This record gives sequence, structure tokens and C-alpha cells, in this order.
Amino acid sequence: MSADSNPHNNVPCPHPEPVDKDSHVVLVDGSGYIFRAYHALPPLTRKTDRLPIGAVHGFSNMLFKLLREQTDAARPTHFAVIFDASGTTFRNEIYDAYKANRSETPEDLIPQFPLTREATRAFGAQSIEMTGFEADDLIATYARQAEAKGARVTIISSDKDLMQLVSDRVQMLDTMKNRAIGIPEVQDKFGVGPDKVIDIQSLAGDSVDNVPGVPGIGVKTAALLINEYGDLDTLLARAGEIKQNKRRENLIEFAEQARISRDLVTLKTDINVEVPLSDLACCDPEPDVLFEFLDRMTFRTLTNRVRAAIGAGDDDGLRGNDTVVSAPLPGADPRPAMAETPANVVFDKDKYECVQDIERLTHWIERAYATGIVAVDLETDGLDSRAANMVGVCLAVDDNEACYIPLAHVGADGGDMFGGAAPKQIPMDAALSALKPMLEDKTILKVGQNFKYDLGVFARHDIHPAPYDDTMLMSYALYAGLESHGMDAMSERVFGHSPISFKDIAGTGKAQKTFDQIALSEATPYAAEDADVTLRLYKFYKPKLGQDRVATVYETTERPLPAVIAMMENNGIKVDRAVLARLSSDFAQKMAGLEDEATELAGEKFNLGSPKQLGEILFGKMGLEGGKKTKTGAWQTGAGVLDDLAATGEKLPQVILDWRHYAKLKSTYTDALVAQINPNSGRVHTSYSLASTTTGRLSSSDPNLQNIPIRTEDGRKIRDAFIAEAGHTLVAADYSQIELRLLAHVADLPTMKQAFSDGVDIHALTASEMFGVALADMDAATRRRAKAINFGIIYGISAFGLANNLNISRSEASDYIKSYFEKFPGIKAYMEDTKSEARQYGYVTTLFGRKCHIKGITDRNQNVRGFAERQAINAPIQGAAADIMRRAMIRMPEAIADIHGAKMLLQVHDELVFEVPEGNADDLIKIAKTTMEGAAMPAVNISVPLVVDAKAASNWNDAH
DNA sequence: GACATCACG
DNA sequence: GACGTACGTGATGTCG
Repeated sequence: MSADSNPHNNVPCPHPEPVDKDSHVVLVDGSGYIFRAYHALPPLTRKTDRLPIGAVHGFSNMLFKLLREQTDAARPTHFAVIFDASGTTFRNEIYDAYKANRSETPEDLIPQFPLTREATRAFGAQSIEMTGFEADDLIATYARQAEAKGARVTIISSDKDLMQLVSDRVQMLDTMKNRAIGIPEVQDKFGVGPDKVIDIQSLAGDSVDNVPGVPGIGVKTAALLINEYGDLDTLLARAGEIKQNKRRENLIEFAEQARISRDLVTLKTDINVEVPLSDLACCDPEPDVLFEFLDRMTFRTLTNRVRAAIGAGDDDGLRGNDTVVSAPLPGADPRPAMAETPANVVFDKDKYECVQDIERLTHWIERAYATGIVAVDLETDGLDSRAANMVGVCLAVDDNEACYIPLAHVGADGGDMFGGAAPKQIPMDAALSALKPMLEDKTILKVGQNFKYDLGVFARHDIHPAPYDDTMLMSYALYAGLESHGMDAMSERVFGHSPISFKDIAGTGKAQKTFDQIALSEATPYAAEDADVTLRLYKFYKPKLGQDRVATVYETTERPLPAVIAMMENNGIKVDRAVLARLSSDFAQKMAGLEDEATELAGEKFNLGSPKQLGEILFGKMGLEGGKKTKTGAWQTGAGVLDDLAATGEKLPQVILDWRHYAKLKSTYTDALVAQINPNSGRVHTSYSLASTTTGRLSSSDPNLQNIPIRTEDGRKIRDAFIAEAGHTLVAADYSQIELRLLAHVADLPTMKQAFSDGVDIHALTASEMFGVALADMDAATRRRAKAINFGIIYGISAFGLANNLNISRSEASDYIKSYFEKFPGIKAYMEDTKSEARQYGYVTTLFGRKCHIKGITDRNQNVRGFAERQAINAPIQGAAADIMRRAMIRMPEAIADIHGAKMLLQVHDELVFEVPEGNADDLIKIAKTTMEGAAMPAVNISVPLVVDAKAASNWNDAH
């Protein structure tokens, strides 16, 4: 569409604004964007008529986002979208083959071109095009004009042809990758600064645009030559000096072709533009025009966002029938794009029902039977699934078809919370009796969000829902490391809908109400909405599991877990108060003594728990050398620093270290654990999070039972307090060296695999390989070094890290690493392959197919990228170990079912703790070992044996 | 609530 | 050549 054939294009701006040094001119490469959006984004079609609008959708979102930038620095003062006009350009006259090898424009993209122009104008931005010129030339002209007036310019594009425009005032922004391109990025890409980009492109050519360049010269060689000779003309003039025969001949023979190429790639900066720069000034969009457009496109979520942003428009008329659906991506497994938003999102809280009699409850249960699927959510008066009491149940059977069944609300409706009568409710026993058959019916799928919690509460009422799906775990299988899996955040991302927050109805802080105190009129919309959202999330995520190839991971290592973990959490472990109390007072005494010592050494009383005060005393008052500041400017007083100081013979640092040791043990363990003993069970019940790590590990909290001390003698004593019930015994079973075994398998390290098969001490073997010491003569210090290196490899080793850990020089550490790579070829390849996988896909995968998303792997900041690379190297190893443990845990309940009274209590990453009646310990050890050692099978046949050590004892300390 | 520190695998 | 780094977690106390 050319400028003069479309009366809407290139219209003057109603409010021209001169560009000056305070201006920020944003120029969008509209044509470039639409092609990229078309190929990169999932195909969307308007539901009403199948009109393809995916690229328009992406384009509109981008416009909106740019135009409502919140910071002054980022907000544009001038904004235009520049398009290619149809027809030939001056470049075709220079070189008739220019862009001749471009393929046909896809058919379903063509109708989207006029729509993007329309979107541009609807958002109040200028849409610019000119016959005979490409968008790039117009952008170049405007950019140079603005630059000359001292303005900042941002070009929205990732087209390398525009990189010649970059300067200290002009930067590019790739909105799809959210990457800024400035001078350093150009330097990275071309090996020269922006001012020499043209010379590089003239030599290297471009197969996409059919720019010929000089044969045999690519970007690397071109950069080499330009850096040596300065510019293209000099190079061509002195081409005879070049040593390499072929290169010299080509440069001479194709000199003219290089010059033509230069004319092709050089952007015109002197176009006599029809629309002056000042006319690009931003205008507020006309709400009527904008909403009409968005409505016609059926962009629901964007409509909502726009309305929220400009506070205009009303609900009526914009709520169309909907709308955008995504076409499936056949076999595609692209970079982990955010799930695109479905547009049929209308939440109608008025349709939610508060169920207060058994007839209505029966009605809802029948609906669940009719649909075969029901979202279930429990409301309780607390967050701890053992201490909390059930307050109500929510069900959802379809969009907006949800109900809340209050069961234990106190008087709040129509009375004060002390004197008011409780609202009308179905007696809990009656309601649960009615619900139980449906919840346990194997033909009805129950859908929950973090269903482990609900299962735990239901279990205390002897209800065991099955089968079930868990939306949190679906999201985890799909997006671990990329997105959070909380319901509110998912709802916002997927539907653009923020559910009522608990704080809104319960308040915050000390005055926060528990759910049973909330009036039904408020409780119903909140509670029913959670079930409604959960069911919708399920429908949205379920097909994605297959599309994104994580269905097996979800089904085998995620979905079965909540029931198993809920059972473990409910089991809890017995803790001996007396042992902890005695330790607590021991530690307190030790601390008191150390405090006196510290006061004396420092010459004043100070708070030993304050790193700030300590730093002042050590490095200020006492004037010790070797102090380092943290990034916030405080003195570092971590264990490493104090260790170094202690090694110089200084007394105070060691006293502090000892004091901290006892302070940690006392506050975090002896004192805190006692407070965590559940009054009903007399045991400690941790809570495991199934979806909070990036690698598939579980985490434990309230209290964390995965970090009970073991490495020091004092700390170990705390484990004496973890005991078996009378007449029972504890069994601890842990995988031996599972991560190193997995490393040997995935990196294919023959020497290491052989050692594991032979049952050789792996650290000694490593030491022997690296330092040439015979296994029989191995000394502890050498073995310790090798052990540190083995761990380092798993963590994505760096010379600095290893040096730090072993207290050796960096060059020495560097030599160790080099020698490790030589002795274990395969490691290097594994590391490179893994990093490359992460770069390509944005995630790495474990042996079992779990995806671990890695952020920052292509970041231009070396630190950020380095961190991401180490994560990428570690994640498949830690993740595979986690997968194996999950598989073992999932099989364990059935495996130990024959041992009456045997219970699984705890998981500590590579260890499981059981409680079993005395006399059955040997049976349990046998079964636990077999189950754990065989847990990778049949999915993966690990090429080294997995070995589990297990031991029974009356307390956790002795079980090791 | 951020930060520093330290417990675990 | 300089830059900061071991991987994954959660709980505690201090301090603004």
C-alpha cells in the first residue's frame, strides 16, 4: 500500500512538537516487526471468522507497552511506526537481484498489514511510509535528524541492517527478546563499532537480502581486515598486500561488487520526508477509535489493560462474544514463550452460589457427575494443613459455574462476631458424607491448586480424593524456573484477571480475620472464584503439557506426589523436648562464656550478633588488615573472612566464630524446634514445597527439616532429639554419590563409570587419576582436594570458586581443572553441549525430560551469563537426582504396604527417613534399598549402579 | 523488608 | 585484561 493510495497514511499531526535535546524519539520498524511476530508467535485467529490476527496482536501489545512506559526517561515524546511501501526501491536499480531470493509473503500475513497500520493510528501514533523507500531508510533519516537536534532515539527493531545507526544517542531495542542494542552489542556482533558496520556488510554480504559482498569473506574475516586497514576503500586499494592468496584474489576481483554492496547496505539519511520530524509528537489515542479497534480485533486482555491504563471507556459494548483462540503448534517445541492469553475471559462473580442446604449441595454434586470434572478448593482457618480446621468447600464445574459450601463459619452475618448467630450452614458431617463418594469416585477428576494441602486436610476427615490433577504442578512441569506457580500470578498471566485477594476480605496484620470469621457474602465470591480460576487454569494448561512435551514428566514425577507427601507431612517425626532443652541450655552457657571473652578482647561490650558492630570493631577500632566491603558498603564478616583473620593469630575472630556456631544451633534448632511440636500429635510436621525449586528438588519449611545439622559434633547432637515412637525404630536410607554417578552417566565418563561399577572410592579414584598417586597410597589431603574438584564440576566449576574452596591460588586451581578435563574427556563436551542447549531453548532437560528453565543465558553481562551457565550445567544433574528420588517416593507407599506400621517420614534430597515397628527394620531396609536403587527404571537405564546405604537406629543421629 | 550469615544436600 | 563466581534451598537476627 503506497502513501498516496491510502488517505489515512502520513496525515499531519494535530499537535506538532519540535524535537530538542530533551526529546525521546521512538521509531518502530513496523514491517520488520510484523514479519518476526508472524514467525515467532503462535498463530492466532479471530474466532468469529478465522481472520488471522496473531501478528497484529503481538504488534498491538508492543505498541501499548511502549507508549505507556512509566519512567520519564523511557517515555517517548515522539513516536512513529515506519513501514515498507510496496513496489521497487532505488536499490533494485543499483542491483536487480536485491532481495530477489525473498520467498512469497505468507497468505495469512497479507491481511494483517493494513491492520497493523490501523493499530498504529488507533494508539495515536504516526504511521509512515513512502513509495520508493524502505522503512530502514526512513528510520535512518528520522534518526539522524533527531540525533542532530540532540534528542535520544530508540529504534524498535532487531534488524542488523539498522545497527549502522547506533551511536551514543541512538540505541536499538528488540522488544521480542527484551534486549537493548547499543554500541557494545554492535561491537560484539560485527567486531567493529557502528561507524564501520557498513564496511563489514559490504564485504561479508547478506544472503537474506541477497547482498553479494566478497566471496569467501564473512563477518569475522571482514572485521579482521577492516580493523587492520581502517575502511573499505583503503582495504580495496591495498588489497594486493594481503598474504592469503584466495582472499587477495577475491578482494581484487570482486572489488566493484563490494562497492555495489556498500551502496545497497548504506541507509539513506537524506530523504525529503513528507511528514516532518516534529509531526511525530505523541498524541493521546482517541478512546472511541481505540476501543472500537480492539473490540473488532477481539483482544480482550489488551482491552482490559488499556482501559485500566487510561481509565476510559465503559464495560458495555466492549465485552464481545470472544474470540481469540490459539491454533495448535504441530510438533513444535520452540523457545519457552509465555503462554498466550485466551481471550474468552469473563468472570461473573454474581453467578457464584452459596450452598446452604443439602438439596443444593446434591445438585452441585450431580453436576460434577455430569461433567466428570470438578475443581475443588478447601477454605480453612490457617495455613498449616494439620493445625487448620476446615471452614468450607468450593466446587467449580465450568466457567463461572462455581459454588461455596460454608461449613464452619461463626456468627458474622447480621451480628457481631461474638454474639451473632452463626449463618445457616449444612452440618459438616452431613456435607462431607455427601461429598466423599464423589471426591473418591474414580470417574470424576478433581482439579486442585496445590492440592497437597487439600489432601492433607481431607485426610484428617478420612476422605482421600482421587483421581486428581494439580494446576500448580502443571505449571511447574511447563515453566519451572521461568514463572511462578501461585494461583493469583497464574491467573493474572493467563487471563489478565486478578482474583480477589485474601487480604481484601480478611485484612492484614494482627487484626487479620480467619476465614471462619468472614461473612458469607464476602467469603462466597472469594472462595468460589478460586475454584473457578483453578478449573480454567486446568483447561488452559492441560493441552500444553503434550504440546510442550512435559506430559510424561507431569504424569510420572509430579501428579502422583501430592498424596504421598501429604501422608508424610501428616506422619511427622517425634522430637524429644528434653534433649533439645538440655542442649539449649548447654549452648546458652557456652555463648555466655564467649560473650565475656569477646567483650574483653574488644575492650567494650557489643552485640555479637551484629555484623555491623563487629566489622567496626575488627576493621575500625582494632585496625585489622584484609577487610573487604560488601556491595552495600558494610564490612564483610562472614566465616571465610573470620577464618582468615583467625589464621593470623588474632583471637577475637575465632571467639566470634564459636559464638555464632552456638547461636545458630540454639536459635534455629534447639529453641525453634520445640516450638514446632504439634500439640495434637506430639510430633513435628514439616511442609514440603513441590514446586519452588528450579531443578525438581523439594524444599522443606515450617520447620525446615532438610537442614538439620550434621557436619559438626555439636550440631549432630540435635539429631539425637529426632527419635522413633516407642516400640519403633528409625531407618535412614540415602543414595551414595548420586550426583556424581549421574554425571558419569550423562557426560559418559568411562573411567568414572568403571570405578562406580567396581565400587571404588570415587574421590580417591579422581585423586589418583589427577595427581598420579596410587589408590593404595592415597592420603586424606589429596583425596579431599579431589573431592572438592568433583563437587566443583557438578556446580559448573570456575577456577576462582575452586581456589576459594581449597584455599589455593587461582592458577593452581586452574591447573587442576585443566588436568581434570584431560583425565575425564567428556566433561568438557557435556558442559558445552548443555550451555548450548540452554542458549537455544532457554531451558535444559534432565534424563527424565524435566525442563529447567535458565534465565539470563544470553545476557550480555558476563556475570549474569556466567551464573546462568553454571546453573545450566548443574541443573540436569541435580534435576535427574531429584527425578529419581521423586520416582522412588511415589513407589514407596505401595512397596512398604506389607510392612504393617511402616511409615515414610522425611526426605532430605538424597535421603529418606522411615519409622518402622522394631523387628521389621531389616525388611524395610531391604525394600527401601530395592525401591530406591531401581527408581530410574524402566524409564532410564543408568549405566552406573545406583547404591543406597540404609541403617536403623533409635534416633536420626545414630541412623547414619 | 532487605541484608548478611549459616544450616543442609 | 578485568570482572566476580562455585549448584540448590530456608531460618534467623539486625537494622533502617
